[in-house]
Amino acid sequence: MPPFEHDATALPLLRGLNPEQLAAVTQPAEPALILAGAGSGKTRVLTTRIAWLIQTGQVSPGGILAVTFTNKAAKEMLTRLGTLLPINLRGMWVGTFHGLSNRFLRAHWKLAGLPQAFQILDATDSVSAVKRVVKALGIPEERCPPKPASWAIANAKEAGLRPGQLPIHDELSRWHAEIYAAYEDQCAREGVVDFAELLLRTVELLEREPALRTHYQQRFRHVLVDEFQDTNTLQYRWLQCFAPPPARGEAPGQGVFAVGDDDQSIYAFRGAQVANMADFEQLYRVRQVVKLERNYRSHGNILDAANHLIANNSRRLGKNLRTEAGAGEPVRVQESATDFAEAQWLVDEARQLHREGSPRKEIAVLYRSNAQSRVVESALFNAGLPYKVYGGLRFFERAEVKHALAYLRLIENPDDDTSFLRVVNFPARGIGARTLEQLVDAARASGRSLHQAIDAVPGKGGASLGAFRKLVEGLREATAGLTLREIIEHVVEASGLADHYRAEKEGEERLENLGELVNAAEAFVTQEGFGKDAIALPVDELGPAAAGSAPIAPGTLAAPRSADEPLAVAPAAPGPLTPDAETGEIISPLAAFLSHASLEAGDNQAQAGEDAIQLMTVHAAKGLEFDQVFITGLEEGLFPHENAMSDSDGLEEERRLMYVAITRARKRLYLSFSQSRMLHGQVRYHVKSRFLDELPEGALKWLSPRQAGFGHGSPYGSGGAGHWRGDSGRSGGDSGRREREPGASWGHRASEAPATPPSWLGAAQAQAAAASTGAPTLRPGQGVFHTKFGEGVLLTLEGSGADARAQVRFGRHGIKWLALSVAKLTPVD
DNA sequence: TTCGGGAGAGTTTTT
DNA sequence: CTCTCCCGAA
Repeated sequence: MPPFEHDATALPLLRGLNPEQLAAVTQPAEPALILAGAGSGKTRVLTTRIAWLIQTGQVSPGGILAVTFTNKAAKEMLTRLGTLLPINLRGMWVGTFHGLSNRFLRAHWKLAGLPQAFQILDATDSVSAVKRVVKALGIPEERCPPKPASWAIANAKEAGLRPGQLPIHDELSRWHAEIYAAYEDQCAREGVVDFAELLLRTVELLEREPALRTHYQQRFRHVLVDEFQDTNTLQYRWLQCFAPPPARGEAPGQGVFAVGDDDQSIYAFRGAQVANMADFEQLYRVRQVVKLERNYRSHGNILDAANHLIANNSRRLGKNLRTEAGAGEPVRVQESATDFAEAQWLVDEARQLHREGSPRKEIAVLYRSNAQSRVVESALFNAGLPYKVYGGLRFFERAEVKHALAYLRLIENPDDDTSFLRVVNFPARGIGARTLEQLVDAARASGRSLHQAIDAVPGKGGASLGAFRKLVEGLREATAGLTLREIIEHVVEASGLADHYRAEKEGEERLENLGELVNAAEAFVTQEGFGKDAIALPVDELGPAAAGSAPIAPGTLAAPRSADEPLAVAPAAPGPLTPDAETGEIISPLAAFLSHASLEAGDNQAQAGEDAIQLMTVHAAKGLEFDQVFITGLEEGLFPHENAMSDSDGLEEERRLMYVAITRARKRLYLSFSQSRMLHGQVRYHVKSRFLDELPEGALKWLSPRQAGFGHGSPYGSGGAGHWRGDSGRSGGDSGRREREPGASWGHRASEAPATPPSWLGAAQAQAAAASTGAPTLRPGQGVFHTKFGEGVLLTLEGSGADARAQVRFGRHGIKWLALSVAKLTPVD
């Protein structure tokens, strides 16, 4: 390593780092493993490390490879780097495993055996492709459903296996292997790759081409991996291609900087191997593992809870978070009789927090599974509190957007049968199942794509197909030379999509989304620096200029190779594309945008920055932090989830999940559970989660466990919660229960409420009614709940018996008169 | 082609 | 219960 001219640890860049962070950032250029606890400044360490390496002249930006799991993390890293270093970061490889693999394969498509314009299938596309394969092979779909088959293929690829290497133990696994093989052929014919294929191709190519491998290894002097605990087998192999473990008796050639937290490994269920961390330490002969245990996020009681909990896991690398922020508030625990009561309590609590000055976006409601959001949503909606649910359809997954993208993909690659089938008859143009069947048969018989087989279909159907082909060709011609924005606008109109949605009653939102697609494209062009003409994607150039601090002599690359094409990515450009003058790389903005659309599904529910309470699963919350966090549904069977409770691995993962949930909170943490819950249309009774028993009592405060408010509707005996009553006594019992200002909670403005109710709202509340039985005594001024209108306050009572009426002011529906013989009003408090 | 009934499933999920 | 998917009928 080059000696530094000055004290490299005294740079302004490093100011404010604690000793462990500083040690991590300034690790020598050799394999390093950083155990970075939650809230310990992991991203800061990662980015500062890169900036430090560059600033001290140890590497040029082109010599950096930094890989993450999500686009968000990659973007974040680039943004922070931009503020740390005022230099051009082009040439640096920062991205997701998939994004970087795509970049690699775009540069080496020929060597990788891919068509230049290869398209990327997302998970949904992949399932439909598998489905076609299953049909083609004549395998009974009901006995071998496409979805599991598609998963099996993805799993196999992520384990690094090709069809021939799959173990076969029964009929199903034999089918899966057959399907996998035929699926590969089909993908090759259509010029498409799925997500896992991006990585596997990259790995296989690098493993098979020593010269290429050496080139990249020499170029990337420093390789950094984020969230290392989440890597699967294939990703670990991928890493080893770019940064091989040091050979026996040799000094490490590269700096490999792996950052992870085994306690936050929550993706084992999809193939992540926590064991990769321990393996890495051995294989790469890491000299010293740096632990970042200073937490800058949470108060002491919250960290105590987290530490205590996770200590119950056996296989750990060992780490304990600590803070200097002081104990802070106790962790609050709440028991409710029903999920509905839990939601109601949560709403009250959240409203109070907001009144006390907390922004709503700093309040998060976390749950183990998506279904649990329902009750909370309806309670929030009726209370008029704005909220935002994360999860669900993302932008590029919306049907109308996928339709538009399918047309665009056909322009790029007419052989993409997945896209072909998606839009050949959408909008409807009289191409029915019969015609398509003929087309599929013809294509299969001749081993061609659907597009190529069109002429083989006779009669009227053939004519319609011909018209469709003309349409696509017309789109291609008409959009040649246009800007990306113009291309999309033209395609949306000329394909008939726009007219179709204009005619549809509820097509307005879809039209808006298509407009959004144009905006997304525009933003992409601006961000990625794409001009109006075809220009180069910043793919890797194999010339010395790009080799960073590890220049390679010209000619050294080509020599050991047996294939006949040159290594450099400079084939002559066919068609309308213009090769980039410098690199010879050819890619149109459209092609780049299509890759982008496949690799980045977009935000979940990005509404304009309204201040809203955040609802999400614990998984979705990983990496985020909030002032106040509610963890709901802490019940055996739910959290830990019943499917994971049987084996210790599953249970430990659930516990890590709980650990992640706890460590999201900065100032205040609420843990809540309910005696009963509506699940799959049935009331289920649960006991409180074992995780609650694994928390230090001294850090907890139980909030009124048997509040009068619940006794009313509780259909259960006095069992269940009795045994921990003592706890609440010890910690002060109900004394911590906040008083509510009378009447204040109803005074919210309608404008604060979310604009549209969820479509299921009415139905979801029928269940709430079921929760409250008994004969309520009503009096004016009292809080009441109505199954349809939600929470309100009782203003007037009139009449008696069958004529009894009540006037109620509801939070969101205004003042209403209700016949008590019909309306079910439940007192709430 | 579209609509509606019936069946089946119902942790977590990025790319 | 509630959503999705698939098939059959109009």
